[in-house]
Amino acid sequence: MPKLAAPTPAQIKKAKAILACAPPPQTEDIDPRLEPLVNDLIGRVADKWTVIVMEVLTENGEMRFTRLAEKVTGISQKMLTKTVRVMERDGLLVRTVHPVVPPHVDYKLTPLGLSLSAAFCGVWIWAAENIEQVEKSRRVFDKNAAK
Amino acid sequence: MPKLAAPTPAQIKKAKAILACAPPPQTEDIDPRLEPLVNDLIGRVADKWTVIVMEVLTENGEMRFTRLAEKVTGISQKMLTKTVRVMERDGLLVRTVHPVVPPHVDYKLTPLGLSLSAAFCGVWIWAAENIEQVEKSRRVFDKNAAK
DNA sequence: CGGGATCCCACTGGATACTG
DNA sequence: CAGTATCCAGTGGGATCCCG
Repeated sequence: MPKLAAPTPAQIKKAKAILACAPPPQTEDIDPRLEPLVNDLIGRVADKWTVIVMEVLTENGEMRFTRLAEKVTGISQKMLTKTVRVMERDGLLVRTVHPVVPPHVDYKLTPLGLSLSAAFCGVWIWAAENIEQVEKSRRVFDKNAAK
Repeated sequence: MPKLAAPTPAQIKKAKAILACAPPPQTEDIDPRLEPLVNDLIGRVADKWTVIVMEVLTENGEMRFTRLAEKVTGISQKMLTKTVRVMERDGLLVRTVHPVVPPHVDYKLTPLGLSLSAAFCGVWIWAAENIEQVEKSRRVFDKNAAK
């Protein structure tokens, strides 16, 4: 870990789309009226806990609430509940309640969620590759600020 | 817009790295001790305003504070100040202060910031492509919740 | 017993006014 | 113009309670 998302066909397709976006010297615009909506969606999805929950679910497949809470280090159970609710609403995961005693709820990414997870693949790579450089920047910045 | 990041050499390199991550049937692990650190970095960088500021700066190059504030729709000046400070600390952008009488401060992504912006390229594509499906999911969810 | 709803509190983010 | 300072509403965390 971060184990990169298990490469499903959907991920491969996505990755190719990602590659396709870079080489051309120019990119095509999107309907301008869509812009604020896309911005909002990015804002929604570029959320710390959402990204980490996605990563954990991509790696482990279907998981129960408590397992999820163990893996998503540092999250409170309240935030986890809220995060998975919103993700469910957005169609990123499905929540399956088994009416047994003790309760048993499974969380699993949908194809849409998997595709978003794949889209984040590049960000995981970036983080793994550049963590040292970021920490170095921080040390320099803090040293200058201290004086 | 979202105009995809202007494709710099760094972005092309990144995009290829992204593509490289998907096709292999298995992915290599990273030093496990690094995992929480990478998680933290993702959490830091997967921030609504950070992502949008990066996008705007990628699209427009060097920008002044007020111009930035105009383009980053919905942000408060306080959050913008804080966001660019943290981004500067992390080495994602440089802040150039010109000591003139109306103050003049320019913000510009560093190569590190540009590489992160490129890494987010896939997420922008995903958002543009799937916005309809997300909104549909929300309508269905809200309808079911209402009953 | 696990999932999650509630209460309380600290902190964050937004709006506004003010300064170098 | 580019912040900083102030005030206030809303959000997130911790602990607790509850229901199946």
